[in-house]
Amino acid sequence: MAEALHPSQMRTYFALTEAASLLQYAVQQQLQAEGGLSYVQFEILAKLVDAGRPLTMTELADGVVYSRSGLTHQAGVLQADGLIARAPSTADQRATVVTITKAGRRRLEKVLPGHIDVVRGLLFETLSAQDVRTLGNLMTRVRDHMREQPPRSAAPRKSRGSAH
Amino acid sequence: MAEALHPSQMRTYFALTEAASLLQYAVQQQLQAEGGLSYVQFEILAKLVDAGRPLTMTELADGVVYSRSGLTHQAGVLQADGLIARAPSTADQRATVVTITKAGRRRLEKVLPGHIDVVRGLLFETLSAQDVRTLGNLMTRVRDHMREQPPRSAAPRKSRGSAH
DNA sequence: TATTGTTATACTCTATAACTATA
DNA sequence: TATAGTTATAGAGTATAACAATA
Repeated sequence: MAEALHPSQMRTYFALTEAASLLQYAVQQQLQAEGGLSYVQFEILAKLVDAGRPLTMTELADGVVYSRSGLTHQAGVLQADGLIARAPSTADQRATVVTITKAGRRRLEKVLPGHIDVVRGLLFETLSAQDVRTLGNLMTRVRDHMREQPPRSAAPRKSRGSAH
Repeated sequence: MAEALHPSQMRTYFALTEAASLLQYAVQQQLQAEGGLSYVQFEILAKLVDAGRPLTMTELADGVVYSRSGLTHQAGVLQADGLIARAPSTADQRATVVTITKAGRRRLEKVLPGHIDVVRGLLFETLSAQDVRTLGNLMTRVRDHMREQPPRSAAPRKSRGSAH
């Protein structure tokens, strides 16, 4: 089990990893500087606008965050800032329905141009239209495969804190 | 300034972003579960082994972390765990020289096979050898371009905390 | 019983600023 | 004066577990 990666795999892995890290960092800096938003907060607002309708906490959590309490926390921050509103659902009394406010839309609009500038300047500047399609095809395939994978969280019962 | 992205660019951006996020999360889980290491800690150990010689804190910080104090903190954790050792440099009295210990090497070796399994299973499973080369070429180009970019931290003098 | 969501809590990571010491 | 590194500190993000309410 677990032979070493092929050199071309290593090269690809490192390039992908570093590029993604640089891009993520730049995007986070831009969102914070121009809108006081963390990336997760930006994702929440974007998801609400994209959906075009209010979403429940569970719907929002999907793909954005790995724990429900994490989302509750972020929703609390966004609500305190007046960017979203939460109300009990009428359909299911257990559920909370999240709506984006006008201020939330404005904040998203304020931040979006800079966001696009960063992505274009870092990611797309050196890619031809054909490159973009090729990369899109490859990464879509990879992403779809990743989504299917079981989270492998059948982790060997190992130490929790600092293993030694 | 800042027109919308082309649909194929959006598709590529989202696929890349989500795939990188899923991969990063899976890798972090694996490193934590099997070795009690954060990704940054893993990078530090890997960098020391890769260099094949002791490195100064400044050398270590490059590319791994965005603030020196952050590295000091992580080095403290690794040292407390016995995975690295720090000693004053003889060449430059200001500098600290970091060495990986035997325990550090063992920890890295313990974690590496699982790391490779995750990367292979998630990233390379669906890619042909040709796909890997193509993706590597594209991402290497993108990464090199990103490295050259000024960090754009000439951020518009905006609010710091929660902008409103 | 299972699900939705919140709370309390604790831990990790990161960054800024002030500081020490060497160059 | 500039650089290497640490310290103190504070803030943000995230997760687990316990809980309340509803299905």
